[in-house]
Amino acid sequence: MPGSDYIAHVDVNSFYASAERAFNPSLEGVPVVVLSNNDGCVVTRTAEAKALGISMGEPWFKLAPRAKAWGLVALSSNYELYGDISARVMELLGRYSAWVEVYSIDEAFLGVNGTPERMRQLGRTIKDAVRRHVGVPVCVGIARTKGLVKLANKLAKHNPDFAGVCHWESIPEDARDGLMSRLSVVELWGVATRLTNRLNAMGIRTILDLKNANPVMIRDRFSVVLMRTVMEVQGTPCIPMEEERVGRDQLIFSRSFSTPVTTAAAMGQVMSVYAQQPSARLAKHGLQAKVLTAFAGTSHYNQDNISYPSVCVPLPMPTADPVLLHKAANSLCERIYEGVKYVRAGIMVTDLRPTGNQSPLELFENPHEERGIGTLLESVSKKYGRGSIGLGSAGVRGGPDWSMKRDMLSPRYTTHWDELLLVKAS
DNA sequence: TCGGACTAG
DNA sequence: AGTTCTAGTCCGA
Repeated sequence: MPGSDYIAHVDVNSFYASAERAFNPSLEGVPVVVLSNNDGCVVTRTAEAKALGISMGEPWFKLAPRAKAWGLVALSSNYELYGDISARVMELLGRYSAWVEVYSIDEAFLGVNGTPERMRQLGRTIKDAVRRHVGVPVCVGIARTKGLVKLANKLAKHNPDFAGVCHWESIPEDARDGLMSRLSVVELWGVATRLTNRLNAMGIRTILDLKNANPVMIRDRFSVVLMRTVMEVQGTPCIPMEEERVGRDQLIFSRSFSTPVTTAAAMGQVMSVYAQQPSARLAKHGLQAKVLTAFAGTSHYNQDNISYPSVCVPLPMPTADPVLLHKAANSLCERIYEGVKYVRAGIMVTDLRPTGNQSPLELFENPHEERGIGTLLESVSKKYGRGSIGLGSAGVRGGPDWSMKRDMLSPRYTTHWDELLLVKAS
């Protein structure tokens, strides 16, 4: 990160809910939650929803009876909208630093420098620009290490004194220690419940306790990952800024069902629909897979008839071909017990490599790809909608009854002409 | 090299 | 009745 001694971390507040609010002002000031796939559990809460005591991961069916009394609005995940809003935020951030690492759908690290005053001003500029041009609220943390910058962002979010921008070194040193002595180690990046329990057992409870721990002892008793965390809160950078990752090591498509699947025949239907997703995603990234793993599972909450069948199939050649993937995934059916209630299934492709440099022999052995079936499937479903065409039993009419539930879906405001927001002037 | 443990978002 | 999904790193077998 040449020329940048500092890192700014920009993070959208309650991202999914804020993206919804950008197009639906009636959600402003109201408690809003966004639900996971299948409307299963809460994945995003606004400050108002948090204030009601709603926790992350809380199942919607437990919340639903109280929603009306609370004035709580629940929405299904609208990933198409969030993806587009995310792209707009990231594009905008690119104007403020030559070094942007997009870390997740709603977060980025930016290489920055300057005097404390100038960096605080830059933070405010970014915050205002994202709000004004994209319509979502962000907070900004600025420090020398990724560990501290994530902490600074958290302070900016929860402490109104910072007004959304926290430059760590602008805080006097004794006040920084005071803040760290009041925060549990769970608040740190990379520390969750398991590590917190183990650290607490050793008497390390606060971030300040951990900062004062010996990194070598931490490495020996825990791992190099936690040692790096300790050094980062001490102010020594250990986690470098990353280049954009070009390829993936693996690609997973997995979903829970709205209704359990109980027969091998139905699972075959699931596999034929599911296989088309990794196929399309591989093609999109110009990748081919050598190995496919198909899996299914019963509910974690149902203790009888537990079953987690899986098959790992070496593919005859590196491929993204839906026909070959479907055929491989279908072998999962042999592991399905009739009558057992499977609630989820998925397909994982691994050993990925870029398309091309195939030997002529492989091309000869791979007739489907040559005929462009994947591309054909994709263009037809693009034109006539998902489910309009499919391979094998995915092509059956009537529609499967196990597909995903999304009862509270908002429009795809920014990516589909027919779902554009209508504004009336009077 | 593989699978399990743990984590993030 | 019902409790997400994707992807990474590290570590021990």
